[in-house]
Parts: sequence; C-alpha cells; structure tokens
Amino acid sequence: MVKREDSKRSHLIDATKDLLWECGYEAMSPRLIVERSGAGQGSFYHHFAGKLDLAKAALDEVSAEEISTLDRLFQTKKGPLERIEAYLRVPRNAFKGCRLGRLVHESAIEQDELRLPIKAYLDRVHHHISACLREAKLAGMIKQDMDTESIASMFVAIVQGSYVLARADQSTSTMKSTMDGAVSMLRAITNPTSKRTAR
Amino acid sequence: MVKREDSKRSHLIDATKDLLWECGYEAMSPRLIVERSGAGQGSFYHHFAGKLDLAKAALDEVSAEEISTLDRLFQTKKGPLERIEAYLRVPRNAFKGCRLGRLVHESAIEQDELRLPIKAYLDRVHHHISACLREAKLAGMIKQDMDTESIASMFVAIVQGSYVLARADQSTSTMKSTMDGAVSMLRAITNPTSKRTAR
DNA sequence: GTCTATAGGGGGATAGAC
DNA sequence: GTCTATCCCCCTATAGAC
Repeated sequence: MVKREDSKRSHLIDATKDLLWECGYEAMSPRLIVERSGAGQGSFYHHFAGKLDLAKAALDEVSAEEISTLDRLFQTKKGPLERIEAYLRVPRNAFKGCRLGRLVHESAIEQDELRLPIKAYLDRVHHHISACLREAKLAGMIKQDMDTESIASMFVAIVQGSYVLARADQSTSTMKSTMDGAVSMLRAITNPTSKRTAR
Repeated sequence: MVKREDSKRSHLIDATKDLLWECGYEAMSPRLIVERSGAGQGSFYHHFAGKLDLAKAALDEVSAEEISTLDRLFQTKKGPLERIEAYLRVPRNAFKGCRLGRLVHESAIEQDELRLPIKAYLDRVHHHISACLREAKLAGMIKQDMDTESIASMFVAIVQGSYVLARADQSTSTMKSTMDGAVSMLRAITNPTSKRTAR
C-alpha cells in the first residue's frame, strides 16, 4: 500500500464500482474488471486477495460516496418534510437500480464483506428520514400518533421497491408514479394546520 | 410433449422453480438443476432448448401460482382496506425474497422471456390494490383527492422494498417494521367517519 | 425419453519474468 | 508493481447409445 495514486489499484477499484452497478457481483468476472481497468491480471492479484476482496473495497467506496451524497441532500435549511420529499424526488437511474440495494439478492451478499456496506447505506437513509419525522412530530407538523421508526422504514422500502418495479416494467413511469404515491402519503400524515411546510 | 406427468420434464421444472428462488437465475447451473431433479443431462436438453427456456417455463408456472394465491387472498368478503392490510400482513420469507421480484436485477432479466412473468405478477398486485382503493374511494372510506393508481404503486413497492431491507439486515424485524408503517399509512388516508372498515 | 460421455469456453486464481 | 502465460474446474451444451 502506498500513497493514493496506486494508479492500477485505484483503476481496478473504479472499474469494479462501475461493473457492480452494471452487472452485479456474480456476473462480474475478474477478466471483465481487468479489461475495463486497463490493468493486468497480475496487478489484480497483487493488490487484492481475490474477487471478493476487490468487490469489498469497491463497495466500501460506493457506500461512502452514497452516504456522503445523502448527507448533503439532507443538510439543507428546508423543513423536515420537505427534506424527505427532496429525497423521494431525487433523480434516479431506474434501469440500473440502486448502486447498493440492487446487490442484496445475490447469494454472495450473505457474506458480511459485501452486506455490511449496503446495510450501512440503507441504515443511513433510515436515519435521516427518521430524524426528519421526529423533528416534524416535535414541531407538531405531523400527527402525534405516528410511529416515526416504522414510517421511515416504509419510505426507505418505497425507494428500493420502486427500482424493482422499474426493472420489471422496463420503464420509468412506474417509478415516477410510486414516488407520487409516496409524496401524497407525506401530505396525508401532515397536520392541516402546518400547510406551509408540507407543500 | 405428452400428457402431464412427463415425469422428468415436470421434475426438471419443479427443481428449477426451487432453485430460482434459492439462487436466482445466473447462479443456477444446469448441473444443479439436473442433480436436484434426479434427471440426466439428456432429459434436460430433450425437453428444453437450454437454461433460458427451462427458466422461462418454470417462471411462467411460478407467476401463475403466485397470481392464483394473490387472487384468492383478495377474494374475501372483507372491506377493501382490510383486504389491502391482509396483503401487507401476509407471512413472507424475508430472507429468500419475493419469488418473482428477487430476480429483476439479474442481467438476464432484460430478456422478455424472464421479465414478462415477473411483470405480470407485479401488475396483478397493483391491479388488486388499485381496485380496492377505488372501491374504498367510491364508498367514501378514503379521502377523495387520493390518486389510487400511484398509491397502489407505492404499496407494491413497499412490499418489494421490504425484502431488500430484510436481506440487507439479515433480520425479519425490518420487514415487520416496514409493514407497520405501511398499515399506518392505510389508516392515515382513511376517513375518520368510516373507522370500522379501516380497523 | 432417458441416459452417460464428452466438448468448448470462460471463471477464478497462480507462476514467474520483468 | 505490473505484466504475460498457464492451470484447473465448472458452466453450458452436444453426441450418440439404450
């Protein structure tokens, strides 16, 4: 391990990050990675113990990147419900799926090396939404009998599920419709007295 | 093609149905199928053109089975919102995922042979939920400004997404929590005047 | 229809020169 | 650190006997 521009090492990781998104883990062969990265087989096995090890390194970076993007998204001066809505409305690549969530159904994901970075990301999404809901509840913006934890889980699931529907339909309109439904739920739990924040 | 008990043919399909659920498509090798089914390679390629062809046959059956189960679930005398809640509360194998939805992120799913049976099932779920919502709306049970189509999409997504969260957590509690959230949404859109049906 | 034997190709990993 | 050459095994499919 050296500075940061290991050149080949980082190229290998970058290629793997792309391929994990495009193909998933099982369908991603070392040959493909090497080809895409411009490195040789030797560099691959010099820097990494194997495919799993490289995938872990790549997925750790993806998770960190997505968490960072997420943190920035929720770091606005907008009201809590508007922040959730902004998250729901973020532009998404419906066909490729969530960079992390799309991997959960592969067998290899049962190994913690791959599972934990995914879990970390999804937990973070839940954390932000949950925090927003609690803030909104405290401010009296939403009904007081709402369970913020489970509703936050629901919103996380909606986004992940919308990718599933989009892939099955091979169209973007279902994802759009799903998000419309989600936003209307956000309005439905909003107290009528605080219209400004909900809209 | 003969009667129905082709014996080996149906054994091959049955084994494939199991393996698609356990491993997915890419990770499911003809060798595994043959082993599991008790048939020889010869029977495999006598009855089917290849892996894709067998998977299509198996997935068609899975889709038909799940649709049939679904139709029965929604075919009760209960109120429309109670039928949706019953769907949300149906026992699910959180770890293995939806028999159909779990496959959408595989590359091979872009081929219509595999995609369409999945889409047919998800469309059917949407159809039932949407019908319930329209019925509820007509009866004045839910708010009149609710868009039944997009809310139905949202509920379908919630179930699919809850499998994603469960796989990432390797626990059943997140799925449970997600469904709690979904049910509370159902209550949130219910008109206070018609408490009986919502609860 | 069902079986065993076999083939071609790619997946994942190693050896060893530079 | 990086490269090319090579290995073994399993994946998918075919051949041909019974």
